[in-house]
Amino acid sequence: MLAAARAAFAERGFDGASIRAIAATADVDPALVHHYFGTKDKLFLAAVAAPADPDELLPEVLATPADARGAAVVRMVLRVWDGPARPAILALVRSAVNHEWSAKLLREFLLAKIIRRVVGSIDMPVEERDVRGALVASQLIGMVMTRYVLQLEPLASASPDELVAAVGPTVQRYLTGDVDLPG
Amino acid sequence: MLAAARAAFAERGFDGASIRAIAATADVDPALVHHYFGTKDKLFLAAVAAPADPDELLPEVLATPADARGAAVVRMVLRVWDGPARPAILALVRSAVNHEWSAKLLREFLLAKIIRRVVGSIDMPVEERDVRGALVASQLIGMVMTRYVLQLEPLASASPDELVAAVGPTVQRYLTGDVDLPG
DNA sequence: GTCTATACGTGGATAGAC
DNA sequence: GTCTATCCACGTATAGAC
Repeated sequence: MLAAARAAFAERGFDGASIRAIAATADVDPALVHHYFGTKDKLFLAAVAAPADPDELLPEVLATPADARGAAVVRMVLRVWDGPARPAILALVRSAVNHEWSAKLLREFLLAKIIRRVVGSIDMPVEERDVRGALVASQLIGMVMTRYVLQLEPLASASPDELVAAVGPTVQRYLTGDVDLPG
Repeated sequence: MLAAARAAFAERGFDGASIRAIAATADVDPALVHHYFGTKDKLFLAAVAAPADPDELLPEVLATPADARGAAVVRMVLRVWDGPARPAILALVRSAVNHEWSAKLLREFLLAKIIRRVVGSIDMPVEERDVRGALVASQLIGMVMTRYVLQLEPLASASPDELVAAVGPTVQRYLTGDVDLPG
């Protein structure tokens, strides 16, 4: 049932997905959804919050040498997106674009769970952490949007290895390279 | 009146923006909107299609030397987004995330009007054009999403010059640099 | 041309029977 | 716990008076 919700939110966005349709795909009564989750917001949160924990993949990334961290991060992102968690994250991204509260959710998730920990694992001046982290995020978000949301070819059909080879160096530069930093 | 529509679409997305609200902000009758534009889709197209012509800024970019093209592209993008066209593009982006037909619109706009012409102005093997173009798009889209949609700090508050300095080199590498290319 | 009134559908949410 | 029935708000779109 959460699976149906995730799929619907991922496919049609928060507004487009109706509780009725979700209930129909899950072969249950619409009233049941309310009974279990209360409001639509809560259902959404339950649907996206579950698989949003990257704690299993991050250690692997942090175990790579610092000068290969860029490629490792890109590979992790692709692995998550090409795995079973895609509907949940896609749903989160889709609604983050149209709802501020959801954008805040994604923002803080990115910051606390990903960016801080990736850049935090690398030795650099404190004042550079946030900027480098945001730059990394910009390239990763762009890659994800282009490949999975906008589906712009040939990026959409490229293999993970090819993508890692192409955008890994960019992330690496943002992490440890020579960057003209704001501020 | 188109201005009100643009603002509403940009702020609340295609679904969230109601013709009633648009008409209210524009101080006209909702029925008038239908009378002029017919359906909501047509109104949307009219609102976003107008300022979507970058023909004025592109020549300036193409006039820069090839090894400074990356920075020039980034600067152009920022200039457009920080200018009066922002609501229109923001509206297009917002709805492109949730509606396939709108995504297609944005995709083809990017391809035909921007990417093809920027990479087309640089001497490179034909089979590299699409890939390099898509990579450029991925970084630009990411920058825009991070800064204007997600509003992740400190990128959201950085000055254009700072951004050009930081992400310009990335775009430059995608355009003319040494990249491990898919395919 | 401009506005009033309204049809028509949809979707979230609730009450209450079983 | 599960489902039927229904309420209510909102949004698109149209018909028709002025």
